[in-house]
Amino acid sequence: MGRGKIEIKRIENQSNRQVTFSKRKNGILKKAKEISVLCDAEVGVVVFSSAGKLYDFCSPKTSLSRILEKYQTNSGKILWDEKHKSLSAEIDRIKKENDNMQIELRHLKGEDLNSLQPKELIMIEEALDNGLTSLHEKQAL
Amino acid sequence: MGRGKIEIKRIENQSNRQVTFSKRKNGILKKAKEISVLCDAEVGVVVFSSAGKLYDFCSPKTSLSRILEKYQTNSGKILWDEKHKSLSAEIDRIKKENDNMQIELRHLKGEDLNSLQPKELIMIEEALDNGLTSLHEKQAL
DNA sequence: CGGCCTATTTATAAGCT
DNA sequence: TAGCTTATAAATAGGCC
Repeated sequence: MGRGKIEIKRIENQSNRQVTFSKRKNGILKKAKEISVLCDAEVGVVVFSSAGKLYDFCSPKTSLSRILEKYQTNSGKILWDEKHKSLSAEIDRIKKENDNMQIELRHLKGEDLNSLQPKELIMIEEALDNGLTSLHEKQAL
Repeated sequence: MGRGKIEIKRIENQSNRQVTFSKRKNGILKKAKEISVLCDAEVGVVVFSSAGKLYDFCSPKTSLSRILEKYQTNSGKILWDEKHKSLSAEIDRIKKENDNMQIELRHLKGEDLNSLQPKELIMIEEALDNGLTSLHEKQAL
């Protein structure tokens, strides 16, 4: 769309590349705005120049955040950042800890003992005896 | 860019709107690809049709995830705030559950009994007795 | 840089199948 | 509904300031 036709491959001349980026970046943001208005579509665009400068567009009445949330639900792809991963990992870790305690509690309450080995039963018995002993000492005071 | 000029406002005819969406969506994705190649730019585009169908583009050699990470760093805007909050809330909830179980376990093991009321001590004693009873029944089999 | 200009290339609106 | 066509509107390459 210009004085000459260009091939779609990296523009080697740094200056031309910058100029073309600037023009086309504006073009894309404009197109994004147009389709969102014309077609009632939700659009999110994020562009970084090769120099690392950021430009973005998001359709009115929503937010990039909401669009991306929808993207994840819809595509099944996960966009989480590192923080999310670490939070998710922590949840997994705590839940596991939780499960283990749950099991230990049940055992101490005499539940779910069927799958245990005699040795394990003895350890539980000792724990219960110790508990009772400590308790009685406390009650004696 | 067509047989007639159109105003940039919502296309009321549902059928025309769908057709225009389809054409322009392709146009934007093409433009996004072109600028990423021509100008060595990182581009991410997410589009939802008004019917909720998803289309997206991401420049080669990166990922939406990485682009968004960069977006957050660069813009200072937090995209995942809501998600973070809900994950953090879940962690808090589980941790509290965790703490309660921790305390119950300690009590059953005869620890940290100082602050308890006689009534509570009796409940623990009953729990321990019940546990032992169940255990002995199991061991007797 | 960021605009302006304008010859050309592209995108696309409307129509047709 | 999805393509294909074509007249026309828009985008933009290359210049210039």
